[in-house]
Amino acid sequence: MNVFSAFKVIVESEIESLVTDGTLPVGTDGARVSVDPPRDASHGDLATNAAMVLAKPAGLKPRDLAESLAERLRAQDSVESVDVAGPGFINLRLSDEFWQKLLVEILVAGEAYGESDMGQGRPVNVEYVSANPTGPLHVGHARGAVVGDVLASLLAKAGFAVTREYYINDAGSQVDVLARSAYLRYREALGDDIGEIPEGLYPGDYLVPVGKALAERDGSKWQDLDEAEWLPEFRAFSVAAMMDLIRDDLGVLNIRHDEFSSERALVEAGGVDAVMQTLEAAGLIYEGVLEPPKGKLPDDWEERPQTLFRASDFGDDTDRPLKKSDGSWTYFASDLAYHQDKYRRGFSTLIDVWGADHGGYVKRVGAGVKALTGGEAEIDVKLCQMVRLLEDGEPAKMSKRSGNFVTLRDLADAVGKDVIRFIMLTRKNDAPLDFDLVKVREQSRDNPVFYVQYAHARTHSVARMAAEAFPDADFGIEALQNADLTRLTDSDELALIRLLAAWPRTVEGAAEAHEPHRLAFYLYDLAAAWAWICGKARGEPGLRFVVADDVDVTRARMALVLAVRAVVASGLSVMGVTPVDELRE
RNA sequence: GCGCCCGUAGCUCAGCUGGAUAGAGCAUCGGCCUUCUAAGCCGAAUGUCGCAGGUUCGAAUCCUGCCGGGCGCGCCA
Repeated sequence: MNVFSAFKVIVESEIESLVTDGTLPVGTDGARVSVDPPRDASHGDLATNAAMVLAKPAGLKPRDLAESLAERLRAQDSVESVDVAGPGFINLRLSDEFWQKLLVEILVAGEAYGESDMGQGRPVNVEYVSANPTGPLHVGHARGAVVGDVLASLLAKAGFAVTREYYINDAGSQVDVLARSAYLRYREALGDDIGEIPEGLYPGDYLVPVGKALAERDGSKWQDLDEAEWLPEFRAFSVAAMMDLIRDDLGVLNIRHDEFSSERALVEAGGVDAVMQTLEAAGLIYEGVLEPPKGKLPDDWEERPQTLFRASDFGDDTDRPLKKSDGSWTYFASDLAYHQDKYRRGFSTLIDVWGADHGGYVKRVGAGVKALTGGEAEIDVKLCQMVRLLEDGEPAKMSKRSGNFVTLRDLADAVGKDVIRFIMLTRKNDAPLDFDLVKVREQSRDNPVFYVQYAHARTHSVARMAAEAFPDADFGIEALQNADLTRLTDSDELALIRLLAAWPRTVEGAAEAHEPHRLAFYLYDLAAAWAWICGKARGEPGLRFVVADDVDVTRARMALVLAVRAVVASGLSVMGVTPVDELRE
């Protein structure tokens, strides 16, 4: 249960009552009413702006209306007190008993705590990575991969029916380059001296096994043929090989897509023709001449009529070409077809995760989606900014085994999957991210991966101590649900429960905003609150979780400890990070 | 020239879709190891939220215009 949305329902029903008894006019619109945690915990547990939002249209003074509403809210069971403050905030304080009982709910839910039916099973398509199938993934791809994957898990947790999708750009000229590069490696495997890899082809040694495999399978059958004869076969074979490579790379991060959509297959199935018909019928295509691009004018710019899509009717800056001069479709044309295809497969919420260098493309695709779906579908493009690899503050000098970039695999070998997954979420996607290979291995408070893992490990450590102190007691989840939770009376214990109770709200808010990084920040805050409680008992031994002569208070506190563990585990599981039970050198 | 993103403490960044006295970490200064991990905890200090207008009961948040930084602009993908 999300405490805040639960109380919003209560506030709304009390507003209804005020309409019924004539305090508020009929037709009062509660859309802007919200129930939030107050900024300052001393104000209470929940705050609502209802009176401030509703007073003006009703011709009332905010504080008067707040008093009327407060009076009604005081009658609620779990409400301890209600205050009206400032310009008309209504602050609610809930009873200790309410929070103590909430712990049971967390223990029962376990790792599933925070799941929500907000999405009501609505389908969402999250497309991420979609790197060109021309080589291994690099560090930049890793960020998009994690952001997309965790966003997908987050949406699933919030009750959406999520499809994780990878768009394979296997129709452009870059895959012809790939095929030619592979052909060279094929000849090399047959014993030809290929010398230096020519400019314009892919030099990476990851194509060596591809050439070798083709030589083993087909022998010299392609060796003396013209390019036109071998190109299609080499293209198909090497794209498949690259996709295997990419899937392996993603597997290192434990990322798996549900759908791999091939651009080539889409084009061959007539997807682009279909989308052109749709646009043609809607009168959104015309032959015209575009202004030359501003800034640096390309060397080979020539003004000529083109087939254009009226993107500017849908919020784009200019209309966009659909055909190249050789008559083939532009990338944009097949991308339109692809997004229409997603819509036709039943998705009206589309999320694309791209690198920031594609930023100039967002409006264009947005315009296309609007035009093709009559505004029925929404697309949200998450742009991921650069990842800067550092070593102790200096630009990293990692080995670069495959071409001139650091691969995802190099990074995973250096720091591991869990560190990559966590660190990639320690910034919002549209801010650049510094990834410090030294810092992420430090065991200190300014390394969030460690700090959160340490919190989880420490709950296990406490449980071991409790078991040692009371060998006959049962501190299992089920037994703890029946613990006497009224023994949890310390203000910091109750504050910790309140923070745990904010987890479902965090999940829903992050899912709504498509912002997976919020999970990492919440977990860090939770780890800090937990560390505080652990440290506090050092000064006040009576507050220890394990109290040697009092099994009942120990049991109550173990319920709190296991609830902390459940929420940390819940969060890490959405992030795809494996929680550790122990953390020692 | 145009578009997108960013600008918050000395540094790196959060800020819950417009709420109350703007928060963390690092760095600085000070305190805490006879028992649940000192790999840690606590306290102190630190701000014209880039600037100027506007909308609002209320703006770091929304709008407009500037300033500064990043990314991008083409029949590439």
